Amino acid sequence: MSNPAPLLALAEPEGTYRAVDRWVEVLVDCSGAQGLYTYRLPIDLSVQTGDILSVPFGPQQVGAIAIRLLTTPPDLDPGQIREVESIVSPGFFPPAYWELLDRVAHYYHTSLMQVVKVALPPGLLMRSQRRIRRVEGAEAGILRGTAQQILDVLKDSKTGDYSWVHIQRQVSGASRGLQELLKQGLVESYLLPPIAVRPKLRQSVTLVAEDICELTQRQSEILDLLKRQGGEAWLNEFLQQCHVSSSVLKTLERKGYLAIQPREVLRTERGVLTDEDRSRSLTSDQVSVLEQIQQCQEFTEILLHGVTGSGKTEVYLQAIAPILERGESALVLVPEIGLTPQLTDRFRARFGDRVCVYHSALSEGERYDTWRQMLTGKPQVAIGTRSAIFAPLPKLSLIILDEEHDSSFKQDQPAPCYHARTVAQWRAQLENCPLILGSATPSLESWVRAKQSQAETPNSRYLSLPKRVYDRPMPAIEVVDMRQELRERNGSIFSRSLQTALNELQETRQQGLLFIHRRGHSTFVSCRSCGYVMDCPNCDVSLSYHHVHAEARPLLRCHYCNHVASQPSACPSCGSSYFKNFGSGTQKVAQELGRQFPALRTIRFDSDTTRNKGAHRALLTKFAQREADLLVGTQMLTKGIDLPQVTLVGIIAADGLLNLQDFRASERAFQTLLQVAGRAGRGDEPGRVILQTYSPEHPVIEAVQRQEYEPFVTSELQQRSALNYPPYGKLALLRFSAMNPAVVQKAAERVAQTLSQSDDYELLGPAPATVLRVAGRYRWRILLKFPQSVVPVMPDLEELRSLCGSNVSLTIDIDPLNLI
DNA sequence: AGCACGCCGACT
DNA sequence: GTCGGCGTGCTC
Repeated sequence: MSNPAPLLALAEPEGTYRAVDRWVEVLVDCSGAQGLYTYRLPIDLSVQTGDILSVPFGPQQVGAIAIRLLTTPPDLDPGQIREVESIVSPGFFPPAYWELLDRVAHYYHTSLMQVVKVALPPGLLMRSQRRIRRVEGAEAGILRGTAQQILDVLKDSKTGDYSWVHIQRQVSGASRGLQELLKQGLVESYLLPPIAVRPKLRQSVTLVAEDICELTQRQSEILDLLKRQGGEAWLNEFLQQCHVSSSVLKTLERKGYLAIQPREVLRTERGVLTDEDRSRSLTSDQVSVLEQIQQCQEFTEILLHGVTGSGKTEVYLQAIAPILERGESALVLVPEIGLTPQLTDRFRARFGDRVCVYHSALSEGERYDTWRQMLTGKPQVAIGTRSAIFAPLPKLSLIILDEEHDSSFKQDQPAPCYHARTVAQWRAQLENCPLILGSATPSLESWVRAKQSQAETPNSRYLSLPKRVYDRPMPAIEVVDMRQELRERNGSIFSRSLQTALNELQETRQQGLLFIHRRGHSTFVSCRSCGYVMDCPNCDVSLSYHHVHAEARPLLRCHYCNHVASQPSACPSCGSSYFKNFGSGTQKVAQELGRQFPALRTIRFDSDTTRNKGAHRALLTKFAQREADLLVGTQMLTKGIDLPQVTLVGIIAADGLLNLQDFRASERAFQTLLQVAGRAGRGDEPGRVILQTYSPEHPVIEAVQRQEYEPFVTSELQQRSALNYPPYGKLALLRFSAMNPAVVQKAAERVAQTLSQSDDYELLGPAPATVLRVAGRYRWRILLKFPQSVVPVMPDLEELRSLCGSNVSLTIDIDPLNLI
């Protein structure tokens, strides 16, 4: 029996009886538990490789993945072997998928389990939770501070208990206090078995038998209605529909005409209803690019270099359409899904419910269900961020990485520090399908790969869209020297040229974007008398100034650990009242705008105003409906904004971008500036860009002004090659951190000493991190630079860790993007 | 991750 | 002598 689309039957494994014992080797989710563990399978449990299980491990229950089934008894003491507790989620990954995860684990020097964790939706690999609860009636004596604090925390709980993790977050140094409380019998600790994310179930009615005899008129009416609906319905909806009580349906079920059973409901995100979108006619460039893409049936790496507004999205859409028709799937990766509502809307409008969106802002349940949907085998387009590169799509035939130069494709926080572009290359190879890397400003890595001789990379192509659609011109870029402005007595943050342009915006009823680069610590608060700067008490950075409302007291926030303090009215050091914020963040600019252009309606667009779910889309819609004249924002303005009515782009201070201590600073600045500039003139009216800077002679600024990609890249590549930096040389970053500053330094020095004995690489460091302390931990790093001539062999991480001591954490970042 | 085991220093 | 600190190692 086949199921209609909304009802998805959960494949319930048939409990086949086996006389022999069976065992399974699993990978357990526990750091430090390397290798496979063997468990016995209960007789009524049908486990397949790739299933996610829950197994007892020591005193707790942990998540595990079934790797191998055994029919011969393992070489272990039988009494030692325990039984699998349950199947959390059945799911089979094809061999190519495991090979991909394995490759990621090896290349990025992490355990397979760590990789599995980024691939799977969260909540599947759950462990039992340690919880602490109060013991009724016990009398508290004199307690130390932490013990009392724990009791106070527990008092706030209605049930009188909390998870141990929660208590540790609330009370620092909680373990000592807990010991005391346990000893006095005031609290007890217990293990709560894991509660995994499970499919949402709903009662459904299914037609079983059709031959109708010996039925009342009412009963046959009901069966007829169900039959006309395709034989299936949700129970509660169906009851309302035919105005009967459930007892009537129960009778029919008893007689064997229909079945009432729980069915899985998929909580996948449904898009905003949009009008159906049809294929648009293509320019000759687009046609030629599309033809070349469609010629690639096997693994090919295509760099699609299309200037801003050249219609890359339409090419993607038309490349995907025939794939879906053939009953195959496609995967589209974007830097940040929240930032690109327009792209997902367009995909939904074109392909309807065959599009599924996968990203971290989904709830656990939604992520679980989207992942389940991908596993069902129905062909579809998945759009997602970095981790969606692991989406288990059936018959994957095309992978697209849009804005491939974007650094958010690289994960640098928890291991594995993978780059989605690198993983995409492997995946395309394993699935033997083409990979399209799209960008207006390709990364140097991709550029070099695409431009290498056919002999070196036979499977790579370079395709370009050098012109905008409908013969629209590229925007004119005017560079304004802000030093000259100052000399001519304009002390405003807006040049005279920008001021004129802003005034004209209202007259011409057009819209503009104002881009501000938030320099590392530009919005700090300092004393103009003594120079005292407000610092975060946990991290070695200055606090950032946040102006919430005109009436509200300003807040100071640490961008690293989110510590919040209120702005003192006087300097805490010297008492001077001249204690103010410095620099030009978005708030400062918005305030200035309000002062100088009171009639101009502005919307602030940055991580503060778009933090909430859906805020992004709401602000963009507001702007698109012309409820504001100007959108003021940071990096977010560079991504996925395609608003035809924007004619003016202002760039406040490009300098902050140019002067970062990073060998990729020029590349990034060039990409960001060209991307922002590219937001202008995407409609019928030509666009105009005003770029303000204190260093107009900088090569990046000159390259941006001419909008010439290749000459800039060529000279940049010469420098990279000379210094052995990527894309020629290879980098690996070792990151050390610990609570004690001297301990980290010593560990880093010891490791550096050991590493310096090899000639395979150049050793840079050890050096303290630019921001030495984050959330109370001190950080040092060592950079290894491998020359292009050698095959890089990474040092043994475990060996290096043994040099550090247990309270120092050492992680490795292969091909790091963030060296700070 | 959580817990047991085992080794050192400060106390009844 | 013992209690209690936490560093080390194991969990099929």
